[in-house]
Amino acid sequence: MNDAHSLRPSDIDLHQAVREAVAAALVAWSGRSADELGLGAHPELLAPGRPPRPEMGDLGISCFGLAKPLRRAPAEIAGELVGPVETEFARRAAAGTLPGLERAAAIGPYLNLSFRAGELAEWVTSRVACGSPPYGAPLPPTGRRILVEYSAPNTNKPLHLGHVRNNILGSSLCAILAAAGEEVIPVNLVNDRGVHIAKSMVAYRIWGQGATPESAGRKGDHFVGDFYVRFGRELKAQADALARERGLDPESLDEETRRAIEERTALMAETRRCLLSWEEGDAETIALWRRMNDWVYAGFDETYARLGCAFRKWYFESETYRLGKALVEEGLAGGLFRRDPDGSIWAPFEEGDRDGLKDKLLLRSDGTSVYITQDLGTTALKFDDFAMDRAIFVVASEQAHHFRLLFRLLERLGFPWARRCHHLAYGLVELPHGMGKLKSREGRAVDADDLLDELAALARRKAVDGGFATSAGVDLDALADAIGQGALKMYLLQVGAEKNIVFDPDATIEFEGDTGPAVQYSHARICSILRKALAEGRVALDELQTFPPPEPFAGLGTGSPVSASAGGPPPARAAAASASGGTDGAAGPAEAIRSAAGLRPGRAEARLLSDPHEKALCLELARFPGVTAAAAAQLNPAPLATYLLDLTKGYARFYHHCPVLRAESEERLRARLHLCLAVAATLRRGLGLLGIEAPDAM
RNA sequence: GCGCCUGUAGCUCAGUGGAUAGAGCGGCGGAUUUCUAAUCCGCGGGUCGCUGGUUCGAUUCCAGCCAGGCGCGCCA
Repeated sequence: MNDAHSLRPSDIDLHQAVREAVAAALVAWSGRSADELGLGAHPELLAPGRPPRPEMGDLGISCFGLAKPLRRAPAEIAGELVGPVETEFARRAAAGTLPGLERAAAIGPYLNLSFRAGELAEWVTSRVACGSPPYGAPLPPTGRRILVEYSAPNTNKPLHLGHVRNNILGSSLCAILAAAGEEVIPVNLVNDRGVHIAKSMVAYRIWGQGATPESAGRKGDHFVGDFYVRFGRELKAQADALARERGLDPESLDEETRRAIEERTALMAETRRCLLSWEEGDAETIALWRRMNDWVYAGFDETYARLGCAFRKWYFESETYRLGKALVEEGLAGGLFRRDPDGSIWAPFEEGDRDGLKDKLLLRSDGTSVYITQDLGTTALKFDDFAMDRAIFVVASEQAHHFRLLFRLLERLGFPWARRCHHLAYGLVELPHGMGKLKSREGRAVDADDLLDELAALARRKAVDGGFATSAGVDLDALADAIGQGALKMYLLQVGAEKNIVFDPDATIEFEGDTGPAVQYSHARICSILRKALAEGRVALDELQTFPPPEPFAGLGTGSPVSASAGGPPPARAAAASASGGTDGAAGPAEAIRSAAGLRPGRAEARLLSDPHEKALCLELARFPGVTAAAAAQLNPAPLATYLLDLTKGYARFYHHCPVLRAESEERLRARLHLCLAVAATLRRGLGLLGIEAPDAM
C-alpha cells in the first residue's frame, strides 16, 4: 500500500522524469511557482518530444508555451534554461533518478537534451527488468473498477470476422486497463433468444433427425449455424413459390414485399409457434433450446480460448429481456415519458435535440419491450452487480445512435452513473469489391474459426518453406496458430478503432514488414541469442533476475457458461503460450528466458552501451510506460501496437549493427545481452497486452 | 433532411497546435554464405479532400463545402 502511494510514474518513465526535472529547473530559474507558469493546468507543456534529427538531441522541449507566462521570446527562454537544467539534471543523476546529461543545448526555441548513452542504458534497462513495477507489469491499483462488455454473440451461429475484431479489441483493452492498475471486469452479454434462435430450432426439428455435434462430427456452434443457414435457404424457396403463385417475380421483389411474403410461409408460422411456446415455458421447447445453446457455448468456448478471451460474468438476454419495463413505467409515472393513445410508451426528444435524437419507442402497444428497453434494465443490473466506476460497451459503431439514446435515457431516469457509461465504437470490417459488410444472414460471412485455421495454415507453410522452427520439440501447430493470430491481431489493432477496415480474405494477412510475426520473430531471435549465451557459458543462469512472468491478462473468468457450470477442464488451447516454442525442460534456460526478463539491475556493463543504435534502442524502450498509459487513457490499443512495431524496427537495426555473441569483449557481450533481454521483455509484455503470444523460437 | 465517423505517398495506414509530415507494402538497387534473411541499408514517391477563420505558427482547433461509410419512433 505504501509502495503504491510512494510510486510515481517518473520512477520508471523517462519522459515523466525529464518533465519533472525541467519543471523544477524552470521554477528555480524563473522564481515563479509551477502554477504561475501554467504547469499545473497544462503539465503537457513540458512534454519532451523527439527532435527531427538524432544529432540534435535525444529529447527536445518546446518553449513556445512558456513565452506567454514568462513574457519572453521562446528562443531566449530555451537559451537561458540550459544552465539551470544542467544543474538540476546533475543533481538528479547523482541521486540516480535520471541518467546524466551529455549535453543540453538550445536550438532556436527548443531545449534539446542528450543523455550519456551508458547512463541512459543503465537507467532504462534496469527499470525494464526491475522497476517498481517493471515495464508492462500492472501498475499499483488505482482503486477504480471498470466493466468492459464485449463480444456479445448470438447463439444461432458461429462467431464471424466482425466478432473477431470485437473480441480482439475488447480483450486487449481489458489487458491494457488491468496493466494500468484498473480493476477490470470483462463481461459478455449473449443474445440467446428471439426469432433467429427459433429459426435454428425449427430447422433442427424438421431436418435434424436427432443428430448431435458429436454424431455429425461438427463443432457445436457450426452445427447449430448450419441449421440456421438451412432455414434461410428453405425459407427463400417457400417464399419464392408463394410469390410465383401470386404471379410475382421472386427475383424482383422489394424488401418489404419479400418480408411480407416470407411471413406467410409455413416455416415462419412454425417459427412463431416456437417462439410463443418458448415464451410460455413449454418444457419440450425449453429443453431443445437449452440443448442447442449448450452446443453453441461449447463451440464458443473453443474459439474464445483460442483467441484468449475470458469473461468474469455472462449475461443472458433470456434472463434480462424483461428487465427495463419497470424503469419505463417508473419514468412514465414520473412524467418523463408519454403514453400514446394506442398504449405505446415513448421517450420524447425536443426538435433540435443536441444529439439530433427523435422520439423513441420504449414499450410497444402490446406492452412488450424493444431492444433499448432491455438494455436500460441490463445496464442497471450491471451497476447493481458491480458498482463499477465506469462501464465500457465495445460494440460496432452502427449502434452509436442506440447507445447515445440509452445513456441519455438512463441520465433522464436519474441514474448518477449514466455519465460513466461509454460506448467504444469500432468500424465495420468490410470485404473488398463491394462484397458488402459481413452479415451472416447473407451467408457470405468470414467465419472466425475458418479464418484462424487459414492463418495458422499459412504461417505453418511459411515456417516450413522458410526452414524455420526446425528444432526438435517445437509444437508446430501451436506455433503456427500463435503466428497466424499474431498477424491478425496486429493487423486489426494497428488501425484506429473508428476506422472501417477492408479485409480481403484471399489476400489474408502479410507476415513481413510491419506485422505481428515480425515482432514475434525479433523476440524469438533474442531468446535464441540468450539460449546460446547460456549454452556456451558466456553468461551464468544465476545472473538472471527472476520475477513474476508477464502473463497476458487472463480475464479472471471462464470461457463460457458451460465450462463455468461444469467446472470442466481448462480449454485445450489455454496452454498454448507455454507450448509454443520452448525446447528445454522447465528448469532449463528457456524457462529462465520466459520467467526472467533481465540481468540483475545496475550492472556496470550497461554503461558500455554507447553505439548510436544502442542508444536509439534505449530511447525507444524508454517510451513504453508512456505509451501504455496513453493506450489505457484513450481506451485504444493502437498506440501500443505501433509502438511495438517501432521497437522491433529499432531492435532489428541494432541487431544488424551490433554483434552480441561476437562482441569485442565479454563485458560488452554482457551489456548487449542485457539490452536484448530488456527488449525481449518489453516486446513480450507489450504483445501480451495485445493478446499476442511471444514464442521462444520460430 | 438530420446525426455520427472517415478523407495524409500508387496501396494499407501511423502521426502532431510548432523544428525538413512518417512507416509498411509495391517498384528499383544493394548487404563480410547470418547471434534464425519472417532481417537490414539506399533510391524514388505528398497542394496532409477543398475553402475560409482563430493563432506568432494549422495537416492538427473552429465553420462551411465536397466525397465515402454508418445510422435516424415499434429488428436486435
